[in-house]
Amino acid sequence: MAGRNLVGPEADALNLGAVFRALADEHRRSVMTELATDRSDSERGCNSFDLPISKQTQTHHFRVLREAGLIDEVDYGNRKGIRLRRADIEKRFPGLLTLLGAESPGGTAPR
Amino acid sequence: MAGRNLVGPEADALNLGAVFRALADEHRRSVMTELATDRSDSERGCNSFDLPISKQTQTHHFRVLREAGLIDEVDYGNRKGIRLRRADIEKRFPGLLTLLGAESPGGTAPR
DNA sequence: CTTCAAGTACGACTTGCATCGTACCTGAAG
DNA sequence: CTTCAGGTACGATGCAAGTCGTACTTGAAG
Repeated sequence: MAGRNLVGPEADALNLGAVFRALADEHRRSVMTELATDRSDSERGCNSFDLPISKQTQTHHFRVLREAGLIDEVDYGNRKGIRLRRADIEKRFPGLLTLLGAESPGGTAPR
Repeated sequence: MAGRNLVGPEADALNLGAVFRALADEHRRSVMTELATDRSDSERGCNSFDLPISKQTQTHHFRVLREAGLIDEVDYGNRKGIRLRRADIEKRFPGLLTLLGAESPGGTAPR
């Protein structure tokens, strides 16, 4: 399982309640919307999301997203990588990422 | 607008954040799952869901679902009807009800 | 009318959660 | 080594939300 440094639940163990609770927060949903609309699914830095909250709170939010099984976090010690678990989410909850992408400012269209 | 006694938001005004917040609660999600899997979309009574909570709390939960735009509540004075807003939800968030239905004990298959 | 069940309104309580302050850890650059 | 920025751990705080108790309203049945 390469690239799964900090682990979340397996694909089959994804829980809809935890997913909805994770997506209920505006900041976490904005992160997920951004990830969902980026088709490249490249690893991103934590501070590439421009969240208007302290870094401790950001750590908290990314942890919630990871524990819900929505993202992977790769720990580099003094830097962290974020990657969307697109395949697992699509497999377990098909259409969910489309719903999130439709809420982006640009709409459903890929940029 | 027949059958919309207690009003919620219009179809176009449905908010994904409010919907996720509504579905984050176990009891509300169980109600929505039950409604999503019932293809007849008939009006149901409030106490037909067997929720293990007091009636005051049930009133609260149904209000949250209505204000999120997920159900209609019809007030008969000493009785209340619940109806899923399937068309509006499908129009605004296509696939959401399928996700909920897939979480039911019976799976995706229509009974 | 009275009685009764269903539902609501209001308030209180309690839990959960988002937020941040302080302190500490990590790796890179000097 | 020291310095510094990114990130985490722990605790405290404040607010939102789930829950229920009491009292009230509604409509039907007697």
